[in-house]
Amino acid sequence: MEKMMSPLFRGVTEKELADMRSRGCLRETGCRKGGIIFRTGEVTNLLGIVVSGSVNVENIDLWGNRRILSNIAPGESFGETYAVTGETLMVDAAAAEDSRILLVDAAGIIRRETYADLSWSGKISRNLLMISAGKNLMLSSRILQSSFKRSRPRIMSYLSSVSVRTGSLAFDIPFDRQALADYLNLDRSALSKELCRMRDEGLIEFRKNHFRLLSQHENPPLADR
Amino acid sequence: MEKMMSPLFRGVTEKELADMRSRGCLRETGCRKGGIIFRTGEVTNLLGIVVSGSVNVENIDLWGNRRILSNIAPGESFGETYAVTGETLMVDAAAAEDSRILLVDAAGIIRRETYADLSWSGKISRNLLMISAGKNLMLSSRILQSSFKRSRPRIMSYLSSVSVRTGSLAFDIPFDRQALADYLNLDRSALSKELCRMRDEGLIEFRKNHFRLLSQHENPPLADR
DNA sequence: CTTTCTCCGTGGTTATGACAACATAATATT
DNA sequence: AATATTATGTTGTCATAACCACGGAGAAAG
Repeated sequence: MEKMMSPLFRGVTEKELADMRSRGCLRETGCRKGGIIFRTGEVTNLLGIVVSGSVNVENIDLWGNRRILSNIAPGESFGETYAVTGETLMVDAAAAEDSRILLVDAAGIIRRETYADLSWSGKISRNLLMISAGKNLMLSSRILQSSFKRSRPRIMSYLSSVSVRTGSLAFDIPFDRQALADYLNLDRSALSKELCRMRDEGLIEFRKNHFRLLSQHENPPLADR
Repeated sequence: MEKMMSPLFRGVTEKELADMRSRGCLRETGCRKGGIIFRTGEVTNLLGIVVSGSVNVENIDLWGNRRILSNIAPGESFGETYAVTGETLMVDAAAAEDSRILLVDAAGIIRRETYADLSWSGKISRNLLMISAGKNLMLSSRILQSSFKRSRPRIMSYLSSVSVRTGSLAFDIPFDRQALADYLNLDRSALSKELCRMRDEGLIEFRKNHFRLLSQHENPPLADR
């Protein structure tokens, strides 16, 4: 199998991975852009790990309004909460682009006694806890971000967080305008307006989904220092 | 010790509890209303369980604006995410009223090998995973709730969720107006206005922090059926 | 009983973002 | 190349919630 570097398998050996696979705990699948991997209202035993592409966790209400809760990048996982608790999903997991997904029988690993004494069972459970806790942090900071009442702070705090994550002032975001609006709880045209206003004020540059944050400290000429 | 019915101790025997206590993994403390149990910027090994009273998990920004992420009721826990990951807190945990708190050395239990072979270690870890997953669900639905763009749906969906949780159309909420506004990301006076509008339209009744949801199907007189 | 303080409602003003409708650009399809 | 389709920007109108300031009710403190 390819080098599957997900936190879920931290500390798990190749041999153990092969054992998991042979017991049917792992299954890889492909998904075209827009395809639904998990659907609202279902119950799932499976957790998904994005191998390539990316996945949006989103909620569509009765009127067709979409809210994007998170975008799952390669190496990250989704659905673990529902697999572990057995709750019915209140979100869809939809491929944001053509993707490959590794499905893991998390419920089986956690719940059934079948695997309890196997060497990898404890490791996976422990890793699941770390992943769950990490997602908790993500959701918490997401709540804080989206609690800004005006649009600009929401946009800025989102762009800043991507900048920090990538370690660069120039980066691509995984959303088009509509998706970004659905992620930030803004109207698309309002988002577009505000982005252009920020561009005109010299805060940012962008083209399509590529953004650059511009420093506000106008650097004095070197001779001045 | 009193009957400590927290999900963290599900399946843990009295004897095991006593063992945990004797090893210094448990400590109970009191906290006056407004007291800070965990503070933004700190790192903690501890998780808190509310024995009595209640705790707000909240963030105060540089300008003194407060956002309440959640209210922790008796039997529920807080801080487990930070104890498990070792991340620095981005929130305060503040007593919403005079409270008693049980502090548990979660980081020690998860990380140190010291307890690895003790009978209760695995149970606690497993319970922690369930608690973390449950909190994930809570945060997710919180995000969906606060994504409503207008104030009334936010208010209604909050009141409905409390109604569902308590199983009654009449209930007390754990917030005063300012706190409810900080929870729903609304201005206090705007919240007050909207609540009164909803009252005038016959949707709800309230006095202080007691609320009653009114059915909108005007029941026809019995004779008509 | 009086004073103080906190909590809550109210009114008025204003900024802002939702919404609808359209224009233009970019991309995909044939 | 021509056409359809999707993505993004633009404009204008309108409803709404933020904000500020105040007054009253009720609780707590003296």
